[in-house]
Amino acid sequence: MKWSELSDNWCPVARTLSVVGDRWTLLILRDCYLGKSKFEEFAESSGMTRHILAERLKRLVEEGVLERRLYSAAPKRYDYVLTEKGEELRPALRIMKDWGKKHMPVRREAKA
Amino acid sequence: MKWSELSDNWCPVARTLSVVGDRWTLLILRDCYLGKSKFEEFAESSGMTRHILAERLKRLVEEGVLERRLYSAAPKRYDYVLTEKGEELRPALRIMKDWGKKHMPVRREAKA
DNA sequence: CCCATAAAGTTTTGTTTTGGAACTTATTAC
DNA sequence: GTAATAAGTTCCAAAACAAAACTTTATGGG
Repeated sequence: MKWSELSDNWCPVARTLSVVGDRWTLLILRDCYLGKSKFEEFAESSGMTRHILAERLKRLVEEGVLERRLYSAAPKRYDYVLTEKGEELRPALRIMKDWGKKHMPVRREAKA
Repeated sequence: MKWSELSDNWCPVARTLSVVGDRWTLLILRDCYLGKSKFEEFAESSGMTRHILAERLKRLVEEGVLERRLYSAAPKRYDYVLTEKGEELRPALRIMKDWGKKHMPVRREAKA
């Protein structure tokens, strides 16, 4: 079975993961919770490639987790803000933050 | 940057995701929380291929989230049970379950 | 003994996704 | 008119994934 077929799974956890359960996606949400909203901010903060970032943002917008917002008319610039639906995943990230602090110590320094 | 380099990120969320933030992994934990422990149970329940399942289980054991346990001496059979570290992610899955129920309605029937 | 079944993987082959880097477009500031 | 900025897009090679068959070890039935 392909991962992309999870969206109609009987299990609500699986359906949730069909939106946020792949590489990088939850890191975009982390940045949103930290107040970031711009493409360049996500790219730099997360370390993911622009290629993947663009694809993930598109999907998060399609799924109603983020909203694409025109923040500058000329030149035309868009950024991404959390919807209420997106906000409601924040507690899950909070748990992952605490879990990481407790169980995943940093072994050596990294840049990003 | 590669996803596999997240494990030493400054951000605890990123470090957590370096263990559970890829395709399928959290679905294995869901099955564990539902009481499943055997390779065949995970394979059937989640719909992932045996190939990927084997790789994910190995990593979860390496990271101390699951424990590989001999449950039959002859023939030698192993299953996988949650450690305390693994148990402590359960609240995150609970939030994802509620979120899926609320925000991700099933559009058509699926088997798995 | 011989064959089928069971469980936990491993291997193989082909397709899809990801990573890295360069390129595009529109507009402002110098 | 030239460089800088921001938000992408495009290209190619490398890595991950999907599907299916195969392996190993042992049990139970005829």
